Amino acid sequence: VPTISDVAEAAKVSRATVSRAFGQPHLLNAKTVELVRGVSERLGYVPNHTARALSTGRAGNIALVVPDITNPFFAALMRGAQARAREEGYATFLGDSDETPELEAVLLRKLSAQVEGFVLASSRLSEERVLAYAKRRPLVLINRDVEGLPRLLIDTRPGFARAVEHLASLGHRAIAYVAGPSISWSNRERHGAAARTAKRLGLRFVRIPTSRPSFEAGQACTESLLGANVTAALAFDDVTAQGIMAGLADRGLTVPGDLSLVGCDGILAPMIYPPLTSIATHCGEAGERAVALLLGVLGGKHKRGECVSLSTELVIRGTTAAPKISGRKASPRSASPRKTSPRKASSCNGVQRGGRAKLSLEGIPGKP
Amino acid sequence: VPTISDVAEAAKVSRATVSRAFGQPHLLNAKTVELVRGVSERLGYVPNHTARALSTGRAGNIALVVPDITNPFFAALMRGAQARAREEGYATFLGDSDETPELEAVLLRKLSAQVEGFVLASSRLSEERVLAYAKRRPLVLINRDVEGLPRLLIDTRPGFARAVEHLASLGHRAIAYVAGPSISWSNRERHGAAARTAKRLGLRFVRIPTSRPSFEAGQACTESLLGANVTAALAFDDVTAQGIMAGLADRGLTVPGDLSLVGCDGILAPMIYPPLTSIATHCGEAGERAVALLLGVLGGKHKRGECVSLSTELVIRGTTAAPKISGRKASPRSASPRKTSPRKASSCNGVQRGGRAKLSLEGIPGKP
DNA sequence: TTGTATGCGTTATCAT
DNA sequence: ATGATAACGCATACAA
Repeated sequence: VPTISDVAEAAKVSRATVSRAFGQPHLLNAKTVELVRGVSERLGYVPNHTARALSTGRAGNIALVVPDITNPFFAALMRGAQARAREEGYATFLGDSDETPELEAVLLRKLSAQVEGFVLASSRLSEERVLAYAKRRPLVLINRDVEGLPRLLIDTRPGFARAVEHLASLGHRAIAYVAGPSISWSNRERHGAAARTAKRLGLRFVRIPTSRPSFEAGQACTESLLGANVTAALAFDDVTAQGIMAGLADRGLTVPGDLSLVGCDGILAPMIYPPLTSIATHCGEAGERAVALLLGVLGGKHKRGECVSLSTELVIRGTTAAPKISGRKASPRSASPRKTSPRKASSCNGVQRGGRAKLSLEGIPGKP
Repeated sequence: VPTISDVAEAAKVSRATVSRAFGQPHLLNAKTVELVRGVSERLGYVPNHTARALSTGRAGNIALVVPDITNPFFAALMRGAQARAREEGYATFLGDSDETPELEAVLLRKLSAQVEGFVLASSRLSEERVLAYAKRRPLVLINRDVEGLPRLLIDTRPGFARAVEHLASLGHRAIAYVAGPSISWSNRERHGAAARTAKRLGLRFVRIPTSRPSFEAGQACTESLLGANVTAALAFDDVTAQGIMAGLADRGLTVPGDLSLVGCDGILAPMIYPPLTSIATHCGEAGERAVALLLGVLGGKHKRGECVSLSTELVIRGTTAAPKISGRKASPRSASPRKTSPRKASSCNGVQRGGRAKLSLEGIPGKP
């Protein structure tokens, strides 16, 4: 592996010149820069990140910690974050806390030595621990609202409010909220918005707990959901909603025939069947902007407790309809989503209509 | 931030002693270790990871590079890999190459200085470039067969062979393979196995190209797939298959009524509707074992070109049935998957039957 | 068992 | 515009 000295020798310049050719080219003669770059290319020289970090005190690394890599929401978020970090010349450590605060703390400690800052997505840590770690390294939170810390919040409250209104307008009188982790800020926000809107509209409101936001947990909670005697449910996220759909299918039940369902995230929603009515969250952008925020505080450009908020919209697809038994007061359009064009969505007042709601179903085994 | 020198001075020992108190305590007097540890604790000293890495050449880091973070296959793989690395005391860099060789090369170069080794999942690099990078740092390949390099291969050939046989036994006479990236080793394997088996069984065989393994690409290729005049298709992976299902749905077509469909990966398959007949790949285990392999070569325990192979099984779910028009020669069981228990699967000859194939469908909008 | 001296690959501070 | 040289914080061969 060639070092700066190898390049210096081959180019017949000093190591300082080589260093400057990469770090401060403007301080050098253009021809010299070109020469050094050429020799470096030929030798396959790449500045040693570790040595630079030791010398400058800046590691050039950030860490991204998420509760569950396999959740499509976090996957999309990671994609945006990693891409943005790379563009800015930073490398990204990945940490999967598996929804446990202890593991999250371990990752924070182990990584803090070689990282300039953290992006904590949906941290499961207590507020005091978050604050403690924030003292040691700059730290940006996603979907966690701690006063005084830089944070990026995806405001799902209007989305959930629109969703409850949507269900009410379809004629539903009793709805359930299938909850996420009780420690989760997002969960509190969504729960609160749904409960308040339901109360305002005079709907009966039930909360169904789950072990964690996952397909399996969603599937497992189907029993208690069915026992709640509701005609519609809002799930904490798309993955949970997908699990619920599977749980209903296992029992020969139908969506939205036997139960209307709304998810949250919007990444999974248009891909599954029936296409899931969901709250779209711009998760990729969230990852990007969180990293931008972190690099901002590292560069001293941002003030201490900056807070960025991202909006959400309800996207109506194929899993919400009028309840089975009660009188239908639904608007005609909700009875024939097949007429919407497949890949487009028209926006209006934070509500969109999504496509892909008309998969024909004859010939599926198990179906007469 | 206290350094090793501060501790040495405060404890009235040499810096080497402080260093050994943390690195090789067994070389020191027990009382000395205790003294140094105590002083370090009091001063809040923590060994500097960066400096140690520069001095020893061992960073305690590995890098994981994948073509697409948002693909559930890679997400599951990353989860296993990251978890295993953490257990062994290694931190994990994440790199998303976005399916492009250039970006992959950039990541390899930038990371090589602060990483002890790489795990390259489904590398899109040319063989010569892979070999070039392997000279600089230890490197383990996943689903890429380069002689002489340690690699973990998921052997999907038997799975695809069983899948073609399964389709043939249902009465299909013409099948398509919806391809992945032509650079992909997995794609060549799957294409080859499917083509050979089809030829052996006297089936007409068509290859449908796609831009990349994604939902959108699968959806986009539906037109050409329908033009191929086949009754069944095998997709490169589950994500592509899911896209095809959406593309068919957009045109009012049915799975498996109008087209039987088989995916590959098995992670998405049981979650979607209809449950996808797919080839199960143990992707989490693949990530774990690839990291284990890498740490093995780092520790000098493994020989140079070790090759681990993971087997696959066909899991029959709800997207394969007898073709619409041609005579049904299907075995009775394939007509009634509803009788299988939801979450279990019985294995036999590399073929399993998966559950969740009986979602009732009345009441879905767009369906009479 | 402990101390001394040197090197790891860069960047930064002086010089020139 | 470029070069010489001293840190950066630690590990280790060698000496004691």
